[in-house]
Amino acid sequence: MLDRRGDRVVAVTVDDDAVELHRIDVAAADLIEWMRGHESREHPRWVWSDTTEWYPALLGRGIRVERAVDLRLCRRILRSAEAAAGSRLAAARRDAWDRAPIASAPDSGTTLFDLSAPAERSDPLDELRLQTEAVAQSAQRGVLALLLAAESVGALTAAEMSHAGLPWSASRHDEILTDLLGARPVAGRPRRMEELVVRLRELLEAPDLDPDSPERLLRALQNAGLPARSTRSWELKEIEHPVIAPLLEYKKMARVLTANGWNWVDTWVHEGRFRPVYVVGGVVTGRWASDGGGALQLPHQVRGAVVADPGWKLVVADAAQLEPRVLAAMSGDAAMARAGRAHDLYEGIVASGAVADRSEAKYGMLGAIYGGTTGVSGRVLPRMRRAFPAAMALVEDAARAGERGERVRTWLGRTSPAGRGEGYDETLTDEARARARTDARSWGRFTRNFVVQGTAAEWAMCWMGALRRRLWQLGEGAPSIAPEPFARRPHLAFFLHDEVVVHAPAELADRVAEEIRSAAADAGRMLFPAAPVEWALTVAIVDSYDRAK
DNA sequence: CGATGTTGCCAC
DNA sequence: AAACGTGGCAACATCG
Repeated sequence: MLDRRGDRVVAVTVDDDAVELHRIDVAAADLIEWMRGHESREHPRWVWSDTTEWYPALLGRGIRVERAVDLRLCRRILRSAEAAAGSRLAAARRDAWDRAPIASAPDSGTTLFDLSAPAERSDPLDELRLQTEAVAQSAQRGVLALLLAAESVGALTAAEMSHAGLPWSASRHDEILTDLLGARPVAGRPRRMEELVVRLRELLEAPDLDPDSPERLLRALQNAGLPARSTRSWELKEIEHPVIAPLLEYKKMARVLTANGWNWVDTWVHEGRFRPVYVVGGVVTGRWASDGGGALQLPHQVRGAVVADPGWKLVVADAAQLEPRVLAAMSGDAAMARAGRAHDLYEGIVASGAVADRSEAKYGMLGAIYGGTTGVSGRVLPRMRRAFPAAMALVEDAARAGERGERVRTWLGRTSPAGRGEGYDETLTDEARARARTDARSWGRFTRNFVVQGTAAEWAMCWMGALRRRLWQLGEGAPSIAPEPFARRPHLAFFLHDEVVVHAPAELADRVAEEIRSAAADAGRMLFPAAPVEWALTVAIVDSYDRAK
């Protein structure tokens, strides 16, 4: 357990019950070499306040650690977990440990200890003890411990991916943009967009139309006699008029230009790498969020700019229909597990006879998970309920619990925030009662989705943790070029909820693909040892990201 | 002029 | 297929 105290670091060796065995004091300046020695000899399980605070600088000095507990992340999970509700930790007052992570730019450099204002926190050893005790006393200690381990290894992986970066060809990106929009303008719009604006102005007889302003665009559409109620693309698509096609084309271009155009490359791509900042556990459900660069929204249009280094490949893997499979495993729904024997679970549902075609299966399934009530998903719901009673009961129970104001849990025990249920209050007006009911339903859709999305995030975290270890072993023997731990080794380069991109030396790509499949099986066994669910993957070995699937 | 709210669209 | 879950982000509009 490492604790920074000014220009010194206290290192305490503790046992599994967080009892102190040994303590030394290291000068911050010597810490790197001290840690390097311990890491190479014994792969200790480091314990530190916050991976975002410690790890980027260590990676910058060439230190990759096998294991590390992230106290801040673990506290957040435990504080809200119902399974640890009776603990001293749950009862403790809010303090600095509950605060947001210390922001760290990726590769913020090699300065480990000159952050001017470290957060005031209690002794991390006290915090570790509180957490250890909370887990030990819980009736759910097995799954909680797995959740904390998965979250902590996720934090390591996130920092490593930011460090390694996603290989990005700025010149290829420029070609994509130039093909689509015209050459990069010095000022104003690219040529092809400007041409479209001229056409839009003619077609709408609005000589000073600015299509970038939704308000003015809407007025121009209405002045031209179109029945537009907003400028949303999916609404405009319903209107028959010669201006619609070029307008939709313009909106597509404008989106690419503003979100992932030349300015984006200038800001986010350096030395051939895009280095996003991942926010581990940044979403209530436990999914990751990202901070800056829109890493989790990379449009398919620009993925062609993600190009492996010469002599390297990208191995891209996607967990096929992960959420339905997770639901099948959680609920023990044998019929749904059987449908998942098909590589495509939706085709499996069609084959089961429950629905007529793949699109009905897909929207019925998504409707069940999201709480859809209208359209196709509403229509096939009764048939889904008959065909997959256990799975449907699980999500509908979660929805009703949310409507009553109760909290719900993922498979590993992450607990949803407290919501307000629909309390009956006869003093309310009819209108207020109706609103309360609408709010309760809406919260029920959230809790319905929480259990599945959150458990899928846990599966993905276990998958990635297992894969991280396997990739490191696969790279053993490769001469490492200090201070770059991943310079010669296959490594994770990108993660997107249920999808990973590994950057790998070409001669190892086939073995990487095998490890990805083995890691998925590992994750399935970790979470659902007995479930007869297949964890289907789509794996592609490619030179650029757009060639996958 | 910056802060805040709204709109619309990208990802899963 | 309609507008049902989780997010981030850029641009425009408005406010103080």
